[in-house]
Amino acid sequence: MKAESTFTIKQTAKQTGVSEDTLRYYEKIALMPRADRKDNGHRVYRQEDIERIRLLACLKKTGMPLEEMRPFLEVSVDADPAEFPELVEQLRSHRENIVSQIASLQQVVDFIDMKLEEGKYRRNCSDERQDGAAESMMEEPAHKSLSPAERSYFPMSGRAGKSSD
Amino acid sequence: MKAESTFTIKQTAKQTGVSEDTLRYYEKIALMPRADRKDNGHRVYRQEDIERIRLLACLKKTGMPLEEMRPFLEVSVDADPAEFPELVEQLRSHRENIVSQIASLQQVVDFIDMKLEEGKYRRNCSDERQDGAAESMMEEPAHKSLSPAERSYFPMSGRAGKSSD
DNA sequence: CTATTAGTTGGAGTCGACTCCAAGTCAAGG
DNA sequence: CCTTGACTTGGAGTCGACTCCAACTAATAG
Repeated sequence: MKAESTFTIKQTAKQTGVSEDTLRYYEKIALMPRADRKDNGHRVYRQEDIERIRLLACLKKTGMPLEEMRPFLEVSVDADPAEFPELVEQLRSHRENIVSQIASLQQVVDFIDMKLEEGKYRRNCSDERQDGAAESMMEEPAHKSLSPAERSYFPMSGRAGKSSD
Repeated sequence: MKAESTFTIKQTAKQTGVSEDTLRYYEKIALMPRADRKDNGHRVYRQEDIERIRLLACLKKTGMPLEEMRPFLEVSVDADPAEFPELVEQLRSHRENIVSQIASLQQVVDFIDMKLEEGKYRRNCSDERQDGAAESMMEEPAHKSLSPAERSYFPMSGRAGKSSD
């Protein structure tokens, strides 16, 4: 029952896509708990560490500063968030941020789609679409109604506004 | 028809949420075209500049490095993307990035929701919810089916793994 | 005429997040 | 015993994105 597979720092880096240096750095700034060491002093990582690192990496992808990740680690470790009202508040407010970030991102996707569409219209026949990659997830952007206020973000000019000089 | 309202740098900063320093910085690194100056040398911004700044700000929210924003500005200015296949490719690939970023973000939202739910279960009665803010957009997270592979991101441990010392 | 306000410039400083390096340890191989 | 390889450490260096500063100018108010 204790077949707990463990990993070297190199394996861990490979698995998680986080560099060895960065792993040590995260430990240094206590974003990760001090990893156990083998007799020779080498770090050992277990599955739970890997998962924690993945969480960090995922949060980082969302642009969250490292310092703000701490509360997430706390809850992920303790798993009883209701005991720390401050933490819960932070989580809530982060949730808000993220939701609005998603909206921002969706806008950018829309913007790109629009530009791409525009291109298609202009040369809608013989466009040599040799794009091998980018086939999956390339369907509908799954629009979630953006607030109309937000919709006015982008310079759609160029459409009717070419006479702007 | 040429009531073109213009703005000072301060007004522009206020409108866009981008600081005056940053606006000058963006001009310095040519992320913005050199703004026109008044007789006294002060910058003047027009609506189209504001929109461009908003685009930058929006892209920045998505965590895009400034250098990578240039192609977006190009298309936004020229509006005929099909003429620049490289650009189109960049846009496509960025679209991919962003879509996967959205997935990451959605995962974090899920993670938070889960933790928040957990908290509710434990003290599902008398939780003194004095959160005045955070009322809008607080409903359903509008799940878009995450790929199952991605689903295995988070350390749900803490549930059964309290004996980890 | 001086003070204040709103801007200008070039350049220096800061901060977060790495990334790299030198010096050292340990285990295995020739 | 010496070398190679995988790791350790503390600390220095880098890079992107600002942010701040001193010195200056131009317009307005008292």
